[in-house]
Amino acid sequence: MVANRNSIIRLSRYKNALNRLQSLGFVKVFSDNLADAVGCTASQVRKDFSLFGISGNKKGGYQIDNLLEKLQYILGKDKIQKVIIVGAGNIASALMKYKGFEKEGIRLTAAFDIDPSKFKKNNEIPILPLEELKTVVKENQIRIAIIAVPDVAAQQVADLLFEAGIKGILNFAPTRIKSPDDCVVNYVNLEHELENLIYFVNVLDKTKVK
Amino acid sequence: MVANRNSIIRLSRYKNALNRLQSLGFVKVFSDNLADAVGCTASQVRKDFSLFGISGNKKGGYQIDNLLEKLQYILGKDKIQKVIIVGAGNIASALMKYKGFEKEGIRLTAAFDIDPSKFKKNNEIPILPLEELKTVVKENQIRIAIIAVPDVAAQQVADLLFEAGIKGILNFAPTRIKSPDDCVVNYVNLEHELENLIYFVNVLDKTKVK
DNA sequence: TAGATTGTTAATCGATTAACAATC
DNA sequence: TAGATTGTTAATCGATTAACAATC
Repeated sequence: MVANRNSIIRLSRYKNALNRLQSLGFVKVFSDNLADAVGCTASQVRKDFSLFGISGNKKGGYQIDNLLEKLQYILGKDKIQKVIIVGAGNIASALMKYKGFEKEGIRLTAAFDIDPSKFKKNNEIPILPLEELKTVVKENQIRIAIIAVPDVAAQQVADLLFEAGIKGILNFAPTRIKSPDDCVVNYVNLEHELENLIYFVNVLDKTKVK
Repeated sequence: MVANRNSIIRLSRYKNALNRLQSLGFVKVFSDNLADAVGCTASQVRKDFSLFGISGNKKGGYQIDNLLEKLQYILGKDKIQKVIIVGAGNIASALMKYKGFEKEGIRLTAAFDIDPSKFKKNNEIPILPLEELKTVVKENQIRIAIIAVPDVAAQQVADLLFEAGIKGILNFAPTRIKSPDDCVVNYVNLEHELENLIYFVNVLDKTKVK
């Protein structure tokens, strides 16, 4: 087996849980505790760790500080990760106001738009014309971007991003994006998440009478 | 096999693709076209449909209007789905401004907060005191809620929601929520999505030299 | 009819879980 | 030592894909 989306998402969850445990003063942790914390099995936890060559003590579990360090390294916390946003709408504005990214080493560097009325060159996170995207990406060697533009513009924006050297995209637009082989696209579709919820709530509702 | 998260998410994607095709004037579609549109195999498409008893014509593919109707019904589009938000912060404000939900039959009915300075009883989507949550949920028979409160408050809010009769939660807080058996919780964690992207971009980067 | 597409079954693939030897 | 926990292998489970008979 090789690392896949789910296993990496679990690593992020372990990391979060470990941060919490650490701030509560805990020093070591067992696979069982972590499983509880993130909602999987202890087997899963040990399997995930073994996949990344992370080992604990046969009886003493895992040292939290040591484990955290390794997870953080795997997840790229050894350096500041710069990210740009394309589309300065509602989502972008929520993301830019959110204070939590910075303490996880994720820095929103700039946002871009085509609408001049949105430009704010002097903001802490500046909102710049789309024309400047390529320069900013290259100068800062940015590899990650968030697409938060309307549906119809998404592919076009993505192509621009790939051309500028972006390798990973988090796409909020409800459009599948065609991407080069050496690039990754992850999707966030809140409408689909809600539809999913609606479906399962309906099903559970009907199952009730059994 | 029985419907699982992935198959339902795919139904949402088929629906989106069909809407697009319909607005372009297409009348029928083959499993192959849909597979292309959403990025899966034609087998997958036919399998998904057969799971829900949706059938096409042995040679003529699927009638778009007919197919859309069935998918929409499965996804709860036969009635307006009312949703509330708890926590009137950045995410809530982005969601409330977003115009796309309404045309998919998803109505954000109200938001709730504990901070009186946030209350806006006369907004189109009112922001109300948390104390009123239970009443609003019961009066409107709302079953779906979005949690957009800080980490530490999430479980507490969730318990309140379950007590009020909420059956499905979309949770933006980075906390696993303990829920009754007859309730569903879906998670959106943008930080984890970005960490995921960072990991795979790094891996692809290292693989390049092969 | 010939060709193309569905619907479904069987095969494959991959991820999760169980089990247990190693060992602290 | 005895008991508990890891690390890993094998078994299971479930989802995806391939294949193909049915048929329009």
